[in-house]
Amino acid sequence: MSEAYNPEVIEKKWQKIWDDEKAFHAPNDYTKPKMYNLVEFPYPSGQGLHVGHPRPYTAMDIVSRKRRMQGYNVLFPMGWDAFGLPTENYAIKNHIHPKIVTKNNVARFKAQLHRLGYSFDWDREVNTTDPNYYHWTQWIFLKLFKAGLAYKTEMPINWCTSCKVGLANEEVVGGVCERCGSPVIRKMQSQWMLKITAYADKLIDDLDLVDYIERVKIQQKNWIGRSHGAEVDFALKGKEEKLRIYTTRPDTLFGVTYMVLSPEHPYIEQFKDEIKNWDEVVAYREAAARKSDFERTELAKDKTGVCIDGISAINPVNGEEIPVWISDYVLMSYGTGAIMAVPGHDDRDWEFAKKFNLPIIEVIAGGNVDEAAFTDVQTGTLVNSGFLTGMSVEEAKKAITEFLHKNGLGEPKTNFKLRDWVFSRQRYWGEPIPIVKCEKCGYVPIPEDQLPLELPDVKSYMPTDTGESPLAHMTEWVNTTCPCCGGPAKRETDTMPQWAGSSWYFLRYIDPENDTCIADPEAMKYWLPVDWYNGGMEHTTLHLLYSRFWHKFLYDQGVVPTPEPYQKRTSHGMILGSNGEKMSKSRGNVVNPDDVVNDFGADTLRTYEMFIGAFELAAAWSEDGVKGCRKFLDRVWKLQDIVKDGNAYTPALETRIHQTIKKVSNDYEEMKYNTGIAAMMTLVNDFYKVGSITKADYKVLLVLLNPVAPHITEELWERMGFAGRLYNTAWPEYDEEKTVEAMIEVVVQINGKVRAKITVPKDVDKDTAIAAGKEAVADKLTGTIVKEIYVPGRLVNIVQK
RNA sequence: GCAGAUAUGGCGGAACUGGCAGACGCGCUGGAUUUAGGUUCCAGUGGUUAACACCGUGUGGGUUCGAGUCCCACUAUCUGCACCA
Repeated sequence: MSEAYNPEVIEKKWQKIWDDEKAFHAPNDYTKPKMYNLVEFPYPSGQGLHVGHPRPYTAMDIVSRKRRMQGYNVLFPMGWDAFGLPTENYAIKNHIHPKIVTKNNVARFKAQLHRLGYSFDWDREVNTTDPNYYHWTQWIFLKLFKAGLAYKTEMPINWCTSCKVGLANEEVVGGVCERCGSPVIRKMQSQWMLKITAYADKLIDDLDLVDYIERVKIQQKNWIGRSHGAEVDFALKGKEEKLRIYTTRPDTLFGVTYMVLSPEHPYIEQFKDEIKNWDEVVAYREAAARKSDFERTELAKDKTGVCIDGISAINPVNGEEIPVWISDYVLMSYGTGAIMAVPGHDDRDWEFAKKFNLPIIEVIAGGNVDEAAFTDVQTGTLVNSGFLTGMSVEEAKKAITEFLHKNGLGEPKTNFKLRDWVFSRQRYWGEPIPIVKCEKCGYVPIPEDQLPLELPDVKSYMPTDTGESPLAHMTEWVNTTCPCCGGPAKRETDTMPQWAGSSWYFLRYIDPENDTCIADPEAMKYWLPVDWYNGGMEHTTLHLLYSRFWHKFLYDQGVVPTPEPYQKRTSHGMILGSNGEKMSKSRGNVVNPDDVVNDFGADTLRTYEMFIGAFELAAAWSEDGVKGCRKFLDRVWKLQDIVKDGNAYTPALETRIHQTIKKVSNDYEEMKYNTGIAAMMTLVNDFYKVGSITKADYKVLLVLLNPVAPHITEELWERMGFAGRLYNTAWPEYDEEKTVEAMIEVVVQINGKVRAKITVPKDVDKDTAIAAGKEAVADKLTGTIVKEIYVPGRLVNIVQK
């Protein structure tokens, strides 16, 4: 009898051996086929590793280990996305420098990840808060600035009226400040912006070049929200100025019954003197300022608005005078901040019109506009629409756009929902923006040879009460000279958002120590693009899009060799608490991975997280499920006792072994880890049923299981006296011929209901199978046979009347 | 509100392109081993039924010899919504 399986001892032993042997170092050997596997690097939070982290990490570790065994030069790196709000808030509260908080958190995360036996190449570790790293984050910003893609503008921010600080959306709960409960308003603040909209078309179109799971592509496309429509000028009665609106439905122009301006629309201020109900308008505007865009559109069911008394517009196609309203369902950030309202054919306009008793005109026949807006663009026909009457929506769009263009009333316009990226944070713990402001020269970039611009030490990390960054207190740092004219200048005190460092980190892994460029171009040519990037669905529209944007920019600048950073993108589901809810301290359902490793071992945790359910779906934690996986590993361990010498598979197991190699090899590549593990469980069950196995049988199991449970399998490999290390053993092959039994079972149905089962040779022909099937159910064939179906290897179906 | 997804036993889940629903694991029941508990091993386990058989994949329709899978209309839940990461 072998001694008991003791993960605590063997896991430490093998982790040390792998470190000492640099087992998973990815050499820059450009002659080998490469595979670059990437997982999202964590934010090293104070809470330590969460059981959610190991799910994607183990998954990609499995792929990486398997591909190494198949001869690939695999790059599987890890690092730290360490700038961020929680660290800064912790530092403020506890008076510890964020640098120290970060250092401690990173050390803890690293130790926790190390215990899980991941095959990361730790020689390539990066940290976004390291000046040698953010040197290049700043360098990219300067490139963007010089290319005209970084600019400053006034943007609304959340402003706590009591703390007098800018707040992140997350810090605003129910319209009040999370810390003090005071009301939060929207205040205008000068902000650095990145022109991601300049890449909107490419970001959509180039999705055709990559292999992302479909829902990621769809979500990115919808987020960018490209729509084709027209901008139309409406005359304002008695004024020179025109009111320009954007619409995706210019075909409904004859159905406009009112106009709506966003509460922030500049015309409101401009025409102040003519607005008779000014007080009411201002009151409404102030109320709207207290709501976020999200709240404004969320409350869409209960529309609010005010009719501007004193201003009206003229419909350019029929000369009709129509009222102008303001309402918060129109956003200044989309289109022109003004819309033409067609209640007959737009749901939001319809609800608004119903509420305020505005007329509804039907211009597309096909529905009943008294009941609901008719929004179908496929079937309707234009009515009540002058020269458009009788056309389809498609035809009318074309005709009206041409008409508007010819008469100087408007033009076709492509719009995007995507907005430019607000790149400023009035915070300390971020990369300083390497710009100075000179009275004479304006915004001037710091010369590249002066990078990195290091974050200075400050005494207090609290933002100033003017809404500036804590860096604004550092007068000796802020006051500098202009690199352009040598005159007095002030440094930018805003820092970059956390997204900056994570937008290009995969490039730095390629050549993390390089201090003359982002990464060696030869090395980038070899390793890029990232072959497989797995991450959370929640990063689809921000991080993933931001990093694609930066990469595309760097490609246009000739810095990187590929137009897209990631060839393939997959996504994992969340791990929920045992009650099926998201894990959180307040719900008390948090599971600490350290406890699981202590109680059951890292291999058990890894196996369980892969077995828990379909990789892309959310799954609830179950302590009993963990135990089941430990039991499986115990059974694998104890197979030692029934192994006998032999270089061939046990004949009774041969088919099952070939089937399992095939199944597991495919499942790992398709991220169907749960069924792959189930297949190995079945194999182990079969091993015990047979009662004794050969070394060859056992060897296959150990290799297949190694990517999931690397420590126990490596230990057993050594104990069985197999040559070399398991981690660099070749992946097993299977023989397709041998995956199918000679005799197969086929179901016999009558009218689709199973009535019998027959056993036939695997390559039986249709007629023989049907004849055998009929014989098996002869006593039940009482009617007239109208159809006979044979699905090879599966079933015979006799249809009778 | 907009966008994306999901729904199968007591539980987690499986089911390739429409072909035996419930693989594998947990839990539970019974038995063996054990002084006992635990561990381990063996057998059983969707529901109704004495049985034959029938019913069963969120709800309601449809297509098909055959639907968890395809189509239409719903419902519920989860994720994201731009300063959390």
